[in-house]
Amino acid sequence: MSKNKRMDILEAALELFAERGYDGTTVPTIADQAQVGAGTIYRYFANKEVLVNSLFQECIQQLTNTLMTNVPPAAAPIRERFKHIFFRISEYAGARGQALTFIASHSDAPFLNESSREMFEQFLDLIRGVIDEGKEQGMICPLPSNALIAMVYGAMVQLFNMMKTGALEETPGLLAQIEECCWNAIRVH
Amino acid sequence: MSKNKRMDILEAALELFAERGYDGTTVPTIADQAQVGAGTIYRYFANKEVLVNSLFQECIQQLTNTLMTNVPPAAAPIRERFKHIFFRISEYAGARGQALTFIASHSDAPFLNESSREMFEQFLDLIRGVIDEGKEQGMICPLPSNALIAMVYGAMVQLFNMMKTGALEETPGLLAQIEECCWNAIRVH
Amino acid sequence: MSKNKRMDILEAALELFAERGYDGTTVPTIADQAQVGAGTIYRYFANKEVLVNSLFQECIQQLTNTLMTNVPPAAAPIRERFKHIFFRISEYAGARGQALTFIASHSDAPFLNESSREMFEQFLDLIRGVIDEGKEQGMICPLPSNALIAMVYGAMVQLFNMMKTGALEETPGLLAQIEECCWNAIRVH
Amino acid sequence: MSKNKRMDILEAALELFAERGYDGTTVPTIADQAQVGAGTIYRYFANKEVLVNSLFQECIQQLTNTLMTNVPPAAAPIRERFKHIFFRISEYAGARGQALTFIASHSDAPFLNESSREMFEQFLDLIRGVIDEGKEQGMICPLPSNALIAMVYGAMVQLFNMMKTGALEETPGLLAQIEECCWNAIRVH
DNA sequence: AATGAATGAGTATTCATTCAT
DNA sequence: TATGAATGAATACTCATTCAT
Repeated sequence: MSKNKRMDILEAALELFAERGYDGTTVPTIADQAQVGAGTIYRYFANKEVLVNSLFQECIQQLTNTLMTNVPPAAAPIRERFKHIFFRISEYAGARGQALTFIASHSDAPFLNESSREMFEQFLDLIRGVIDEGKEQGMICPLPSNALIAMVYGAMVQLFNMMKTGALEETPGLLAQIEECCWNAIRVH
Repeated sequence: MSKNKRMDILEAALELFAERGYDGTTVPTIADQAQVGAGTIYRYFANKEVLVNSLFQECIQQLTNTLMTNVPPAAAPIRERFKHIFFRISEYAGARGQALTFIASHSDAPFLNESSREMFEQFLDLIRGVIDEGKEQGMICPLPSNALIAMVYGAMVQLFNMMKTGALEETPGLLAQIEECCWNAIRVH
Repeated sequence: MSKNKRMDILEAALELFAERGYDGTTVPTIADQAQVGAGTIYRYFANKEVLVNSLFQECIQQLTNTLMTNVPPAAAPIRERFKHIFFRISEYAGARGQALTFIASHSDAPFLNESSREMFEQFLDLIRGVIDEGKEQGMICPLPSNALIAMVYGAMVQLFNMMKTGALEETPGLLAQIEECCWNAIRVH
Repeated sequence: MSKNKRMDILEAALELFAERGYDGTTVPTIADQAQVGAGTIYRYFANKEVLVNSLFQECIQQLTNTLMTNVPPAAAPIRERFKHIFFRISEYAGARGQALTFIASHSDAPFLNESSREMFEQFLDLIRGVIDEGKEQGMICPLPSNALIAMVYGAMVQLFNMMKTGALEETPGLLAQIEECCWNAIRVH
């Protein structure tokens, strides 16, 4: 028996939402997966929408926290700061099951509330910060930040997605090489 | 009044599936958007699942057709062949409303049938072909093809998504620069 | 097969609400009684609350219409005007199954909307009009109008309720005698 | 902290049942109002139905007891015996919150058991006794007893209901005048 | 061929009741 | 004895699909 049913529910929802999407997942299915009664879910979340938003925000929070751990000093080389972002996101993707897939496939969803959208933007801002600084230093291409973010974030999402599904095997050194690729995509040549 | 109701239905479904996803879209909503009766949809598609699969396959087919137009000769430089892929996909993304978003957000969906999955793989194979050739020629990084595809494809999906939502404005020359970036991501330095 | 499913649903709801009350009646039960599918109810009424309010307002409207038929001239003797009210309500109670019971048992319900409450007040105002006029003419006791209404209306509701349940048999002449009693209750002696 | 949780529960249930009805009241709501845990209710009452029946019977018992207090001798004038009934019921309505409203709105409910129905009939019999005696003495109209009871009881229920909701203000002397009206309704003229 | 009203299986949510603490 | 978290059956409501017109 689990100590914390709220966490069981969130964990079950994460897995199912990542696999079938919010609308493709029924509440009883979540309850089954979490090994709780259907009614129990409503003791912790007012309704299904509150549940996704809670989950989304919790995931973004964890990802943000991960990104804020062992942050290189602001004076550190952009290259190093970029590496930090890449490997921290990668670390989170590895640590928390399907969280990145869930975030990526739901971050535009119409049922996300203002708060969820804001937190997601704040997460992107962490990447934007490094990219903007890199542009100022002339290290990163002078393209719109959103374009640069899209490339790096889009690549990473697709990559970790493939690793989860098994389409891509994580071998030693692969991540470092991919990080190099992502950096090459946006750096000034 | 439209000549071809089947196309009206597919067009309506494309827009709605891209925005709200398959499970978040009701058949009557598609009918409304297509300006046909709900029952009419079932004259053209046996059920909702057949509809998505038809739409998915039609989109992939169009995208594939676009990719097969004005193909550079197999002997052409890899750089040129990569450009062709990038700009053809880009062309398709611009031409057909939300098609790329729809494809990207549904290509892992559990309701896609064998045929749909196969066609999607064949589409990826077109990219894989150039990448593998590039690797053989020593022009492209010797990483797993799926990793390279993920980066290029993931970046493009995210990019065109942002352009649709307005988060990124398409200015003259931007596309060419982004293409350069994508190439830089995977080329040997 | 019925021409008008909306009416079937209202009729079924009337009977069930009168017998078991709004909260004691399930929507599927109404559907069964009306011989329609459960979903059909929602084609005609947005939800259960809209259904009760529609029914309530329709009943009040019919009752009001009945009260407005063959109205004695304003100059007619109060006694005659009182009789008109009594016998019209009585007529309605006899004509429309459980309508009066339904109205009486739901007119204070928390789910009635503003419009329903207003219409009920307007119905009471029809009684109030005669009573106030009677008080001015010195024919009816100088008590608060609401007290006089309560007595007459309360007595009638209880009476017709008993007739529906069979606790009181309607014999020739009985109604006229009861009307006399009600009049005696409020007239000046 | 209360001495008697059972009474707290009954008191809470009385108020809520009177306001929203049995089916419109949830057990946890009763528990909240009574300031006890939801489970506690089941220590005192086997289930919700047993709870209403207990409450109903308790109320009827109290009302009956009130009616049996200071009863005029059987030989007393009918007028006096009628007054006793009216003022005792009135006294009870004033003393015990919403008891009369609760009784009136639930006395036909399908969930009342045989015993509850019997006790309610016994209560009505107390009124019937005076009315029948009055009819024999030629003081009260020779109408079916149920009709006479309906008028008097129906009027009183409506009256006290209005007083509770504030639609009718209780002023000195008003009750006596209303009693007179009720008597006038059924007496021989 | 086209429609949209009708259906009922399926989904989100509530609530009487239980039971571990 | 008292609690309130947990349950799952029951309820309101939705939606893919059918079919009479």
